[in-house]
Amino acid sequence: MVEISSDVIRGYNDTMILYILMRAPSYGYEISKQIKNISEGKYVIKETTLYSAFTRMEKNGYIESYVAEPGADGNGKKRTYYSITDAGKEYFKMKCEEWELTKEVVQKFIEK
Amino acid sequence: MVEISSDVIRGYNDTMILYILMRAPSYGYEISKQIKNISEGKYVIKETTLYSAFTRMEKNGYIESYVAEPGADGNGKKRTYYSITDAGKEYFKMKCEEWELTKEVVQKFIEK
DNA sequence: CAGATATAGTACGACTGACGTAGTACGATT
DNA sequence: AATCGTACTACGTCAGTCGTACTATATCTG
Repeated sequence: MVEISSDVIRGYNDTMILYILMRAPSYGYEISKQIKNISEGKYVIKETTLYSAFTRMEKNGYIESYVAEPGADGNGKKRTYYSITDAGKEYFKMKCEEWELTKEVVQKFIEK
Repeated sequence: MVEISSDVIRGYNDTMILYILMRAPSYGYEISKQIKNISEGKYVIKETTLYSAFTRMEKNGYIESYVAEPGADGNGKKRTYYSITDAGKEYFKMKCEEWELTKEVVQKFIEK
């Protein structure tokens, strides 16, 4: 069974997170479940990877956070929600273009 | 102009090098030119990245090296040639499968 | 009602691959 | 004679990922 290694996925974690935040603001635990679902169980992001990505992207201005107190919207635990900024949307768009280019290039070095 | 970042290409450099060595033994400078050519100028591997990949992959048993003295085959300078081992061929095959999986997964998080 | 499981994180350090910078040395070209 | 191309090597830095561990509340199950 082939698995996706961290060196290979490196550089796409941010893109996956932003893809989800393009749809709606969300929080860590939820995002990790969505990544698993969207990838049909083929990729599960590590907790530490996810939360360090939040820190990094917030620092870079790609996302913003706010804390939702328990019970505020029917949930039981305090959560930190993240939403994508305009700069984040730009960055996401750029990452998508970069992916198309990378795909094209790498494909030339692959044998089936 | 979009460029391929090092975080995105990380994990594919080895694959590209092995792809070339699957065809014939070669050496650093030649391989770097081939990568540029095959990718149609869209990707140029850094020297240090290339040579550190050689060290790593030789240590892992994926490639073997031998030194060709100057003049031995019509060339002017001493070169270190690398050839792919059986383990390297296995590794390359595995990397190709991993790529197909990665492509499938990442594509789900991309918007055009 | 107690214990397990799910939820929702934080902290810290280690590792690895990529890269910047620099330097060596020889051959070919202008 | 000087510059450019060839063919590397050495060394240190950086960023992103991951292993391990820990906290703490909520919800489910027997």
